[in-house]
Amino acid sequence: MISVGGSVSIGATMDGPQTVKSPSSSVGDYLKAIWELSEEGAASTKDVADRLSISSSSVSNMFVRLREMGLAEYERYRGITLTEAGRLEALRLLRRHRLIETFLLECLGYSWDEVHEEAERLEHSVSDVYTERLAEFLGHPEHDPHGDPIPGKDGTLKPDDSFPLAEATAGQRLRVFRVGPEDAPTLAVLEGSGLLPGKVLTVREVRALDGLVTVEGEDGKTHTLGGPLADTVFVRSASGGG
Amino acid sequence: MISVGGSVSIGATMDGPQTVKSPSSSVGDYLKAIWELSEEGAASTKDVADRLSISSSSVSNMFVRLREMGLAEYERYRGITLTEAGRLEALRLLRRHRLIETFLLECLGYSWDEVHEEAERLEHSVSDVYTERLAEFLGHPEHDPHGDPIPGKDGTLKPDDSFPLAEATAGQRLRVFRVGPEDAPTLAVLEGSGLLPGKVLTVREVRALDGLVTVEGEDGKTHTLGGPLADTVFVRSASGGG
DNA sequence: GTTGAATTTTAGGGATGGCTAAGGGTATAT
DNA sequence: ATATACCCTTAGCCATCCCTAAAATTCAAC
Repeated sequence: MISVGGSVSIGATMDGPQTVKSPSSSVGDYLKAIWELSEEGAASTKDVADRLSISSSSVSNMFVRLREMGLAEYERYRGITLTEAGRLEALRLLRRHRLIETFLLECLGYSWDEVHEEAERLEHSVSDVYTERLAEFLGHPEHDPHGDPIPGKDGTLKPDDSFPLAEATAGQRLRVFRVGPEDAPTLAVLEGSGLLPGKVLTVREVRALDGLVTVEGEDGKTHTLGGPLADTVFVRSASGGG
Repeated sequence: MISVGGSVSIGATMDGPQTVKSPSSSVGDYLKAIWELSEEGAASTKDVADRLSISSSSVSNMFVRLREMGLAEYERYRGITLTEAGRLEALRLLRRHRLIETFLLECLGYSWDEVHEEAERLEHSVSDVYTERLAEFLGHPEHDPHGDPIPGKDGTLKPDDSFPLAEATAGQRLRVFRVGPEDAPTLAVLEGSGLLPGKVLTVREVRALDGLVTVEGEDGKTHTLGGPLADTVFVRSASGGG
C-alpha cells in the first residue's frame, strides 16, 4: 500500500460562510481527478485545475510532486498519466467515496445534491478499516446509488457495458444504470423525470437532428431529454440487474 | 456559530507505517483538550502538550492564536481558559466526537480500543448537517457507549451526578455510568471485569488502606479493582437509567 | 534573597498546499 | 514565418501546524 502525504485545510464549522476558496484538495483529489480525466490519454494541467477549481500553477506544482512520489508519469507541457501505483491509490479513494455516498444516501437521508460534497470531505479522514466495515454494514454493494460501480478492495473495477441513452434506438427497453454528472441541478432534473438508476424505461423516439430522446417510464409517463442530457444517462438492456 | 480556520495533515493511507509524529491536530483538538482539562481552573501549556502529544512550543503558539480568534483568554505563563465562544465550539466538537463513536461502536462493530482514534480523525471532516443526521439515525442518544453525555445541538451538557466507584461504600447497588479513560489497555481490563456502562453491580468492600474495591456483578462474579482504576469508573445509584 | 529546576515563550525552519504575477512554450492562423 | 492567443511553469509569498534549540520566566527550596 502506498503511503502518501496529504493535507487538508478546513473551516472548522464547515457550514459557516465559506468565503475562502475551498482548500479541500489533497494528493488523493488529484489522483482521482487525473484518473477520471485520463480515460483517453493524459490529463492536462488545465483539465485538472478546472475540475478541482484551483489554479493551474498549483496543479503544475503538484504534478511534479506526484511524479516524485512515483504515482504519476509527467513531462512538462505533456500532461500527466497515473502509474500503476497511482491508479490503485485513486481506485482506493474512489471506493471510499462511493461507499460513503451510499451510506449518506441510504442511511442518513441525504439528497443527491448534498451527497457529493460531504463525501468529498469525509473520504479524506476515513481509514481503510472504516471503509471495509462500512462496506460490510452496507452489504458489500457493487454500485453506489448513482449506479457507478464501486471498485473492489483490491482495486478491481467491473467493466462497464452501459451506453449513453443518446445512443439508444426507438423501441429498446432499458434500465437506467448510472447517471454521469454529480452536480446538483442536473441531478434534480433527472430526479424529476424519474431517470434514476434502476428505473426501467422504453425508448419512444431518438431524433437524429437534435438528439432529442423521448422515453416512457413504467408508470406510462413520457419525458423528453435534450441531447446533452441524454449523453449523461447511461443505460443497459432492461434484463440486467441494476 | 463561530467560524474557525483549522488544518489537518494526514497520511492519505491512514493505515500505512505512520512513522511521522501524528500531525492530526487542529484548532478543534486544542479546544477540546482545553475544555477537558480546565474543569478546575486554567489549562497549562504542558497539560495540553502532553494530552495532544505535541511539543509545548507548538501549544504556546496556538494559545496565542486561540486568543486572537476570540476563543480563549490567555496570558503568558498564566495558562489558558476558554471564552464562551470557545466553550461552545468545544462542545460542538465533543458532540460530533461522541456521536461518531456511538456509530462506530453500535453500527460498524468497532472495538473500544479502535474507536477513539478513528473518531478523532473523522470529527474533523464532518459537517453539522452530517452530525445532526447521524444523531437522528442513531435515535438521538444522550450518552455514548462509554456513558459520557453527548452535548446537545445548542451546547447543552447534562449535569453529571455520577461519582467514582472509589467513593462508594460497601453494600451500595450501583450502575456503571461511564468509564473515564479511553485508552485501549484500561478499557480492555474493564471490559474483562464486566465493568462497562449500564452494568449493575453491588459493592462488597472498599478498603480504606489501599483503596481496593471489590464488587459483585449481576452474574454473581466478583472482581477487585485497584484504587486508581476505581477512580476512573463512574457510577450512579442503580435505580437510574444507563 | 539567591539559586536551580521546571515550565513557557521566542526564534528559526520544515512540510503541505494554495495564490498571483510574470515569463516560457506551443500551436494555430494569418 | 511571424503574430497572437492560450497553456504551462517558475518564482515568490501566504497560511496552517509541526519541530528543535535557546532564552525568558516562574516557583520552590535553601
